[in-house]
Amino acid sequence: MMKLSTKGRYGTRVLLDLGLHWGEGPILLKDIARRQEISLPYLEHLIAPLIAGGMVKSTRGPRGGVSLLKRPEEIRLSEVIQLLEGPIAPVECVHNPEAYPRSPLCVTHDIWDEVRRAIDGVLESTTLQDLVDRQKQKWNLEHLPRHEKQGATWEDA
Amino acid sequence: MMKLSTKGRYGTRVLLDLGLHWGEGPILLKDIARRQEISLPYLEHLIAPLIAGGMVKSTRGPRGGVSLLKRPEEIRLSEVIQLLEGPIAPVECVHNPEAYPRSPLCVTHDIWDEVRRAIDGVLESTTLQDLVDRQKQKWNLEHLPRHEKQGATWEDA
DNA sequence: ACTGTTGGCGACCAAATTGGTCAACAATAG
DNA sequence: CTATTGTTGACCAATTTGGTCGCCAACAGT
Repeated sequence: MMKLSTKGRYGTRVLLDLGLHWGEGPILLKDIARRQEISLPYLEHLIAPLIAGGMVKSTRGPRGGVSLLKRPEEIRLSEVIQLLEGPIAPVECVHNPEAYPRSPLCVTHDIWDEVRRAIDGVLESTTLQDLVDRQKQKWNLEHLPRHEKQGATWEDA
Repeated sequence: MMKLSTKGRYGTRVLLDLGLHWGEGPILLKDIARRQEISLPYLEHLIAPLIAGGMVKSTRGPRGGVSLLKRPEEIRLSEVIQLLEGPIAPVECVHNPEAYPRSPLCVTHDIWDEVRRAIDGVLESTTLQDLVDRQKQKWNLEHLPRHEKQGATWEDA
């Protein structure tokens, strides 16, 4: 239960990758796919909602690729997850109040909404830049300057 | 994403129902099914993990039914969800650290763990008695003494 | 011991979601 | 015009979800 699908997980990693390469112009999907160990065909689908949501810009043709449309510090994780996975709510009626006119009478509803706010609190207060900073810090702590390396942000989460 | 399945939602309502009838001896599954609008065959499956987890006791035969094995104030929502839906974690590697030896190196892991803790904080601090109290209070505010009524805790969450 | 009541459990099922692949198409730099 | 790169939609297998059904186990009352 309460699992993030690969959409959310992979998508976050894709944006982290773009954040780490911020300012370098369009990044090839192929390179992102290799670094993040996501199949290219699947990545193409992952990137679509990010483009539709105005978070990422794409350029076709030679020297094309994708790049962030906003600065990393302007991108909140809550927006990312919202785009990739839809509304963050443990149950339907929390997000969809009109459809359930009697939900104010139900206590379980209140609890699920508290849970939703707790989740949202974390995601709302974390920006892509935070992730980038943390990642760089981790690499520094290891005394491994992986930022230069290509296969940099492999991981399982 | 991040949706609670019906297992968690229905199960919570089942326990709330048992909490509201605390002290009345075994409650018929049939009655719970009617009040909570859950099909009896499905309810039987919902109740199984609660019994296995030692939260609920069942009595077969005439005058049988199910009843809480612990007092409502001793039952935390976190235990309930744990039993019904398994570990609360937005991604696998947060709950399963050994399987992912490199996860400490990955920043997204850290964030998902923060989310997990946020969720857990809410569920850990809420007991079944809290739900019961809130439900009774809601009924009082409506000036409708529904506690006597049978179809008491219908809702959509 | 028999009988009716009530829960336990496993088989089975349809629909939705997840996690992809593949092939054809569109845009663009050189 | 061509090679490169992203876009889109069709398609697919596996898993999860949300159940139903039928038979079995246990127990109270007689």
